[in-house]
Formats: sequence, structure tokens, C-alpha cells
Amino acid sequence: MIKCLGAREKTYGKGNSVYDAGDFVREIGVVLDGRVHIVRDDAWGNRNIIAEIGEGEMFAEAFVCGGVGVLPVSVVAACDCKIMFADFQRVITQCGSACVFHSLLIRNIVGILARKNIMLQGKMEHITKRTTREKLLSYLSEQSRLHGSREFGVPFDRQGLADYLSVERSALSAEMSRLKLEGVINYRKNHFELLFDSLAE
Amino acid sequence: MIKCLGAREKTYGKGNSVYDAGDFVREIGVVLDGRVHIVRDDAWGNRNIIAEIGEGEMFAEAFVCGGVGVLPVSVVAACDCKIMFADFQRVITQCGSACVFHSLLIRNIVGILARKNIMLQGKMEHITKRTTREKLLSYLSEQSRLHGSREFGVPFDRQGLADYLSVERSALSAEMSRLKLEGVINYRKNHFELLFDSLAE
DNA sequence: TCACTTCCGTTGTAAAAACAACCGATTAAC
DNA sequence: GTTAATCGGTTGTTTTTACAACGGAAGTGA
Repeated sequence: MIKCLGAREKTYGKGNSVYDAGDFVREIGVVLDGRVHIVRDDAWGNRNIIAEIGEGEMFAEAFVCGGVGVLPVSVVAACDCKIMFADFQRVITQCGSACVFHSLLIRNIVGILARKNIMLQGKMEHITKRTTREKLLSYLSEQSRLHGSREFGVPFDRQGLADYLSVERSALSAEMSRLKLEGVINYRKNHFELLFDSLAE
Repeated sequence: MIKCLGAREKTYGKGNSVYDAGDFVREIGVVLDGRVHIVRDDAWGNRNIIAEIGEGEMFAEAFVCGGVGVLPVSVVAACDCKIMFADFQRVITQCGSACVFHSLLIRNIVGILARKNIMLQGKMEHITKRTTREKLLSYLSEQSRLHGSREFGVPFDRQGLADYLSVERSALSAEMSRLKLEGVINYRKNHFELLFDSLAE
């Protein structure tokens, strides 16, 4: 299977570039060992780490699969690491022997892209709201739906939830207190309950 | 080709549900005629239109392809319309005759998912910034990169840009004026220029 | 038990955004 | 040419958030 993908491996020292912004890429990267950072430089030269890719994770797949190719970000080795590259044309095109693995691989990639879409779409839903209150209620609404109950736990601590919703931790805490006071929600630690009263919204 | 996808068509009257939130879906929808709304209801019963899907466009593809299946949103006919449904299993699985169309179709779907990912990821990049100024500069930075120049036009009017960045139009206008005054950017209508001075950021 | 840390709620202040309202310029419609 | 509508900038007020700082509660480890 490795062969039919045209896969190759390469090692990088800490700080080395795997891909540079502006590169045209045709190969999906998979971190076999170590981890890499996805970094973005803005027009004024400020560098920003926007994601960390660990062992077993993939990068550049959207650009390769989308046929966009030109990277808006760079990929930098966060430590010494080993990367596998797989050629997209070979991945997406059934090989002559029509192997089962190939078919499965395609389905896996489609699944990964689709689930990332769902995740991004969901987060966008909350973050586009203007106020901390709206963002929080939007998030809690979704969690309630996911759990199929008006009472549920969330996988974030306060700081994590604040980061996820792109708001201040203290502002989030304060807003939560207010919502509790108003009888809209109830909570203790990471366990929340959505209340029915207070239809004043 | 239609046959090998297991496609079927159905018509809906205005206001009818094509899919309901909570439905488990296995079929991708394509609007052949008319348009549908993607709507979300929150825990307090507020309904929100989050997207409009027009002729030739697809919906529910991420949930079907991602194997998630359970919809967090409903799909409602915005007017009388005709929908085609395509079974995902048949789409993603090479048909016995290994037809060329099938292979192309898979590549198209992968491309659509991937490009939507890129779009969402890019927008997220801007929107997660805390202030209007940061959101705007982040957006302009990306546009500058896309155009390969520090001078470029953008495809939004003020209101459109404000909506895209999830900020107030007037606040955006005010921030733009300030940035121009400070010598960070220059603009006229939809044409922008990023200036080099003012490294005070 | 005692220090030490982390998490979280609270408070006060300063900064920023939302909101509403207005106005001038440009465009479109008659 | 006049009217109407749209768009974009401005201003002032109110609301909301960011930020910094503090303190209590709970957990950890010596």
C-alpha cells in the first residue's frame, strides 16, 4: 500500500521548514514522529502559531485535496521529526489493481475532511455571535442537543471554554454568574443545566 | 451515471421540511430547482436561518460523508422546489464497472469538502481575533497575500465586510478611519493599500 | 499540617464595541 | 432634473468587554 501511494519519508531538525507559505504542494504530510507547527505570518511580519500537529496527524490535506496548492501558512518542525508524504493524485486515483485499501483510504480522507467541516461550522456558529452571552448560550444549546438532555457536562474548564469561544475568561465567568442569577442556566463546575423560565430572550 | 448513484428526485412545497434536526441522513441533497434554508433551533426555541442553498448547490454532504448522520439543523424548502438525493455508499464506492464518472465524482466531492475547509479555516482565523481592528487587519493581510500585492480590491461592500467579520458596520468604518489616520492602511471604496510605516504593533 | 498551585468567581477601571441617529455623496428611477 | 434609495463616514451614548488584581476553594505534594 505504501508503494501504491508513492509515499516517501523525510526527517527534519527542529526549526526547519517542512513547507513554506507560498509553496505549491501536491503531497499530504503525515507526522510519523515528533510534531510540527502550522504558522502564519501577517503583512507586518508578525508570526503566529495557529496549530500543532502531533504524531499520526495529517497536514496540508485541505490544500492538496482542494487543488488550491498554494499554502497560506508555513509548516515548521517543532522538534526533530519524521514526516511521510503521500502524493494526492495517486491517493485519489484508483490504482490499476483496484485494491481494497485504496478505496478505504479515500473514504477515510473524505471522512476526515467532512468531520473537520462539521467542527469548523459548529464553532463558527457560536463565534460569530456578538456578545459573550450569546456565544455561551449558543454553545450550551448545541451541547444540550448533542447530549440529548438539558443537563450535561462540557469537556472544557473555564479557560478552555473561554479560548474556544474567543472571549475573556473573567468576562465568561461574570456572564455565567449573571445567567445563573437570572435563572436562565444553572451550573456547577463543568456541569450545566438549561432552565426553561426566563423566556425573555 | 444517475443510475449508478442510486439517485432519486422529490419535490417539496414551500415551508415543507426536507430534513429535520435529529434525522439520521445517508443521502446527500442537491437542489435541482428552487432553494432551501438551513435552519437551526436553539434550546429556547428560537429559529435561525444559517444558510440558503440555491440551484445546483449541495447540502448535508458533510454529515453524510463524515458518517455523523444525525443532523443538528433542519432543511426547509424556501419555495416550491425539486431535490435530488444521492446515496453516499454508492457514491463513495467504486461501482462494478469502475466508470470514469464515478472516479471524477469522488474527486469533485473531495474538492468541495476541502475548499470549504479552507474557507472556514480562513474565516475562523479572522473572527477569533478579539477586536475589530485585529479582525480587519487579519483579513486585509490575507487578501494582500492572495493578491500577491500590498494593494488590492476586496469583494465586499462595507456592510458585507462587517457581516463577514462579525462586527458592526459603523464600528468598522470608524476603525478604518483611525487606521488611515495612523498611516497603517490607505483605502478608497473597496480598494486597499497596506502601508509599511507604523510598526507600532 | 502547611506551603504551593491551580482554578474560578468577583470587582473596578479603562478601552472597545454596539447602537442609533444623522448627513453627505453617489447612484438609480422616474 | 428631481426624487428616492443606498452607501459610507461621523458622532454621541450606552452597553459590553478586556484587563489587572485580588481572594477563596480545592487539590497536590512534602
